[in-house]
Amino acid sequence: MKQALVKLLEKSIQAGIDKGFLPPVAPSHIEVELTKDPGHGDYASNVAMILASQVRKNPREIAKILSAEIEDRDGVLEKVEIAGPGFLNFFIREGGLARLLETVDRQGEQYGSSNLGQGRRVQIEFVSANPTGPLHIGHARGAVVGDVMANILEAVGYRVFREYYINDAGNQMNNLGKSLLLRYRELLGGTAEFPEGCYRGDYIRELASELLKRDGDRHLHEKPEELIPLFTDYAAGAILEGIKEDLLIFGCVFDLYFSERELYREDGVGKLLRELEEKDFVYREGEALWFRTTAFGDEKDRVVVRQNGDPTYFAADIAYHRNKFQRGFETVIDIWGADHHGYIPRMSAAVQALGYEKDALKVILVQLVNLLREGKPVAMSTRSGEFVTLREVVDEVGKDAARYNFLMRRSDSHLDFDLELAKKQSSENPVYYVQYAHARICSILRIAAERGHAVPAFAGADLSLLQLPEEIELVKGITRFPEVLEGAARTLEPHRLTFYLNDLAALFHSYYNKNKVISEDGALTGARLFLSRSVLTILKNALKILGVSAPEKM
RNA sequence: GGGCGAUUAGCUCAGUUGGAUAGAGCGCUGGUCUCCGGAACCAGAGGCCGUGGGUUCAAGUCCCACAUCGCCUACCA
Repeated sequence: MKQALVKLLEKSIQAGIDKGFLPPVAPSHIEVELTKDPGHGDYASNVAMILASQVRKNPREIAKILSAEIEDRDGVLEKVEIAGPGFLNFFIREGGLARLLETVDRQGEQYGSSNLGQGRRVQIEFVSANPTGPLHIGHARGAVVGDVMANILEAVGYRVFREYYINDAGNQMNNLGKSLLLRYRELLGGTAEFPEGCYRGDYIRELASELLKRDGDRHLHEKPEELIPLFTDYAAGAILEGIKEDLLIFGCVFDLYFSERELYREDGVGKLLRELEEKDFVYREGEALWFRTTAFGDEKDRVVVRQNGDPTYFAADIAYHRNKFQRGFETVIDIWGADHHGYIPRMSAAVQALGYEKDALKVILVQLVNLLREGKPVAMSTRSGEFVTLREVVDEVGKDAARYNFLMRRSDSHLDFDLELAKKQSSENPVYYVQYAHARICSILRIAAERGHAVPAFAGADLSLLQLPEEIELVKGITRFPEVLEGAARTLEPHRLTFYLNDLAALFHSYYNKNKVISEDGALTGARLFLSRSVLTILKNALKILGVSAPEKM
């Protein structure tokens, strides 16, 4: 419909030019939008005002010319009005909008999908928590944002690859091994003094007793130098398995867990550094090797090889990102904690230095989650190992409520997550609001079938009977779905989907409370069932993208 | 000190990239069940969009300055 109106406008502009009413002009693009106020018609365009500065005429005058030149051959328009400073308001003929439901009926589960991405390959890296401890609540938000973003991109036609970068190299890993060894010795009667940087969470203690059960005390007699790597591998392996399991339960499935160690094993970092040296992107100063990131907009150059000869985390990360592009991804999306925002210019600089477009790397920042219980903050401290794990949250409030709640804000704004609220089965909990609408429609369809009303086929439904303002609003809401998905994909803002769903559910709840879907009037019942099932299709499709279940009964 | 981000209803936040009378949830006040699901709905009160300038037909949205708050500012990862 929107496209059709844009075409009509394009033609009318051309006609205006041909007849000499307008100088030869070409607006960059013609905007047609659904109106918020029924008094403004169904669709509106601001072209006349956009053209005003070029044409050097009063916008209302231009609008007048355009509306006179509109040739509505298919007869979809009731009328076109000029309003306000120069808006063109389109009123669609009665029943014209409802015909848009045909697409929903025809596409079913595919409705909302598009080919915006044209099959282009996108890699999306998220969570990527160090395997030094279980995932906690902070990781959960990044996991949902990444997973849903990936689903959205898939829906609009991208080929998406989901990846988790395992930070399994570096000092922290040694500290992990050391921590496990200390706990292991402690179990055998030793005393544990934890140096700086060690992990003292209970999960280490559990790993130690499992190891003791498996191997007995034989490690006690081996040399510490040989022991640490062994303990490190054991701990990292076990923790990573736990992470994968937690993510699976949370509904996040990855195509690849990419190991940093693997990167070193195949000399990815070494190759990268040699290449940077050849291209003169690095220089030596004070025994360290520096990357000229300032050449690409960073505020200072960054060290890639330390004085002691070890590459920095940044060096490995550059090598990893190059690896991504070498695998043929056109766009690479990283999801980071917002506290890493200062890292963006340097990574962007590196990507550009490697010869890729600046836009090829996109970063979504995810702000902190304030975990609350009954409005009061839950104390957490990573260092002491006291934190609420992702697993605990999912066990307590459920996957659906957790996932939905994490998408109730823009990802880059702070989010309060209240455990008690997320468990409540009430209107305070938005996930139920949407799921309830879904269950309610299922129930209506069930009862209708019992009473002998089947949902008619499109050809057999008289949708022109859908004339109530609420019905028109519902139809408009339904037709917005593909645009919402595309907008979320374009801006990388998954929260748009939850806001849209709340709106649509509200429209339906309101409609339901005011009107009977099933009545004595067979034709009207058929039309309303058709409309209701269209809403159901959207709810189902959208919830699937969110990774939230769509229950038929609650 | 420098950089980034924020500031919208009592609270928590949206605001579709510059459009018409700024929205939602919670909270508050008062209503709706002879009924297809009350986990729902309806009505009402509540606003100097941090402050001051600028850009234009049009600014919550773009530019500049200031104020307040948060984050970053490692040869850690």
